[in-house]
Amino acid sequence: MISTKGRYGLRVMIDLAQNDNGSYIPLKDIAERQEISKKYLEIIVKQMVEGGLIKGLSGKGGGYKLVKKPEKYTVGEILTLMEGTISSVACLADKNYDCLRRKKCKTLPMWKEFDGIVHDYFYGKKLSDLL
Amino acid sequence: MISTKGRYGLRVMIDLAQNDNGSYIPLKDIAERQEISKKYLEIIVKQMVEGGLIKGLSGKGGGYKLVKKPEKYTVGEILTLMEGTISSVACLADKNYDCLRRKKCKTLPMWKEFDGIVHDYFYGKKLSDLL
DNA sequence: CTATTTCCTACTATGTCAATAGGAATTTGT
DNA sequence: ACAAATTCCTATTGACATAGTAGGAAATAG
Repeated sequence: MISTKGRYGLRVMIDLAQNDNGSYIPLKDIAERQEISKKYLEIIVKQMVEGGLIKGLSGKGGGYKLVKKPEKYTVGEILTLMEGTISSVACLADKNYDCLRRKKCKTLPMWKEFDGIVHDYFYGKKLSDLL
Repeated sequence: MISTKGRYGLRVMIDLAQNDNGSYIPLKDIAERQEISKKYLEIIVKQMVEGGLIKGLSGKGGGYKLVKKPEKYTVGEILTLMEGTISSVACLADKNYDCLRRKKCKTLPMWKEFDGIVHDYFYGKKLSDLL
């Protein structure tokens, strides 16, 4: 299940794309348009700045802006950053997860196939497709 | 993310299908084969009995068995019972969820499309496909 | 009547989610 | 230099979910 971080994060990205005028967009404006608490959004955008998805500028006239064009972002990269993983099972989410039943597991191939479908869907979808 | 309830529940179903000999299979045997705590499995199979997926019989010679043939079960119905929902976002998981931004939401169509893909995948997959 | 097995209620530790709170640091315009 | 606007940072909180464990009552077969 995609949490509010992923869902709100995506909406922030859409908002930044839609209101892009070259300068920085204050979080206050985004929060009002999106009807999401600015305080909570601070956590979300911070994570997006750290992940290199957007950049922020402090001070008057500051705010946030995209670092590349909307068609260069995939929904997959945004969700992966916000959620940590988009894998559907713990066995696949973490590469260090070593399950002793890995070889004989009857369900693993299905989870792998499903994860592939999910990955293809979200990494095939561009931010620009959502505007 | 599919929890242990969904993953273990599916493995119990597979175990029941693989070891079906017409009589009831004790949970103790399933727990040993699957290397899952019997105590924890009790919670899981109880939910499956209540959901009508399997039936249980108390007492000596008791245990659990499938109520229909493996090819008649879909992975989707098993996961939905164990997880409550297989929807990927809260907005779609609960029919009573009324989001005021529903009409103008730029992301909802994507979540709907994705949910459709997930639904089709899991409801198209049969328990017998995992044996 | 004993052994086996499900069925039932309760409890618990840990972690995640979804925020809120308060203020420090930064930057621009005057 | 100073005020206003804004990001950046740390800490805290309440509610809920996850992943179990514990102990025993009820049912059933031989």
